[in-house]
Amino acid sequence: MSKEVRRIPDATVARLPRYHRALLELHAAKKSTASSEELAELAGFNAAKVRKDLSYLGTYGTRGVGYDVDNLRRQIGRELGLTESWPVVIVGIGNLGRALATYSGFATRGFRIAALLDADPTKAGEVVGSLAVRPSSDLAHIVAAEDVAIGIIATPGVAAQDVADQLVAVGVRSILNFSPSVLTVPDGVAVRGVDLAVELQVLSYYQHHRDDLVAS
Amino acid sequence: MSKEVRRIPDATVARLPRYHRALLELHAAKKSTASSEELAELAGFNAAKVRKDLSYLGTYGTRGVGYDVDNLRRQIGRELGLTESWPVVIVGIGNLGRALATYSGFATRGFRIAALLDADPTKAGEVVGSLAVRPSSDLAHIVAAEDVAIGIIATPGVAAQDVADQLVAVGVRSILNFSPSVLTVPDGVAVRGVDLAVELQVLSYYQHHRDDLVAS
DNA sequence: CGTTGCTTGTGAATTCATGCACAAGCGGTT
DNA sequence: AACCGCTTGTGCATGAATTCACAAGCAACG
Repeated sequence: MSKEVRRIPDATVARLPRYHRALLELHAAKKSTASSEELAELAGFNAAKVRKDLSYLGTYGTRGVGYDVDNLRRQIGRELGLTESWPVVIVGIGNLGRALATYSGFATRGFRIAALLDADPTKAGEVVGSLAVRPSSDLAHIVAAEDVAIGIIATPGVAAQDVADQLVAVGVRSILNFSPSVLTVPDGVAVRGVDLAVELQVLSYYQHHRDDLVAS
Repeated sequence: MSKEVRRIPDATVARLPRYHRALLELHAAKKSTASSEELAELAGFNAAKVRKDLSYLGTYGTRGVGYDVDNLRRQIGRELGLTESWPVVIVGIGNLGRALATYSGFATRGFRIAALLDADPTKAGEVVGSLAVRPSSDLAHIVAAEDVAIGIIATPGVAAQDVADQLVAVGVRSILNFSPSVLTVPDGVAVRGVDLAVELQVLSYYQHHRDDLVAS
């Protein structure tokens, strides 16, 4: 039955995108090979970790030489499922939604904005970036027509669970949640959350305890 | 010498803000006590983890009853250093910087935007939210005058390291980096990065491998 | 005042992640 | 064809985080 599933640790999965990006930089710099040391420097980890992480993907390095930049990038891209542009919808076109809609990093790194949606009907028709905002009622139609698999929630916290329910209902199975709310979703739906204030509060902790830590 | 430093694990520190927020919700809902079970539900973890995490702070629960909502929130706030509003500067007032500048979550959760800065002099004077954008050359003055400890970088990747160097030079020791670049900073400076595309790519991985995982 | 029901706090076991250290192996050079 | 310098891939040890499971302890009630 189970045919040799290569299981990649979560911690490694979370680092693969950074390697992918580092390899894009190396490609742009016309470097054809890179050592684990160089990759570590660019991605912000250490060389041992880089090698262990990459070893989960297979054997793509050459001893004495390093990794082939283009090939490794392709392999990581394949593993991440970035072989074609995933269509994503952004729900909630406030200040943050607008910023996400015009963020060029999505386009260059494997994603295509399929639609912008907002519950407020007065926003419908407004053009953000190169897309017009559409009413939430269009969600089902858009997801079906464009085979959207990923939804981004950029609404205020109170609306987030509603939006998540709608996304799940129309078949979206991966959600990136920028609201501070914790979402409840059925099994089989993946959620990642980015809470801007949480990140600042963690920094605040280390700032606040800097002196304790030094005197360990 | 070392006077009994309570060392809180990094993983726990990263969760404290979520407990803090959950307790804000409970407070708003006029609940005076909460069990680890309820907190787990609201924060999105499990009860055992909640209890272990909170135990690092001290003994603030009551067996048979739960935790006092207001007191626990105060304790976590104190631990996170949120007793007063930290002033932060935002550098890079593009779409993302604008969104951050107007994000109400910062104000309500312990932070105060002290200034908005942009390297582009034509942006100076433009009003975003309730603040006027100022030129980067004002950075040193602002940081000194307002005792700014935290900087947010919302520039494109190519400018990020420059900005980080400037922030460090004027004494900022905690940086939240929204650019996709990896920053190099001296010891003693804390950096956290949020790369929007990275989060999407991680989702892409799990979406792509959903079927493998089920057949484990 | 003893008993009952509930919930915390925490040792101990387990799982997961990191880092070290070195044999294995490739390419270039003599 | 043997050697040399360099870098990978990985077994092993260490460390961190999670989860389990239960004694300890509080409050309410009869």
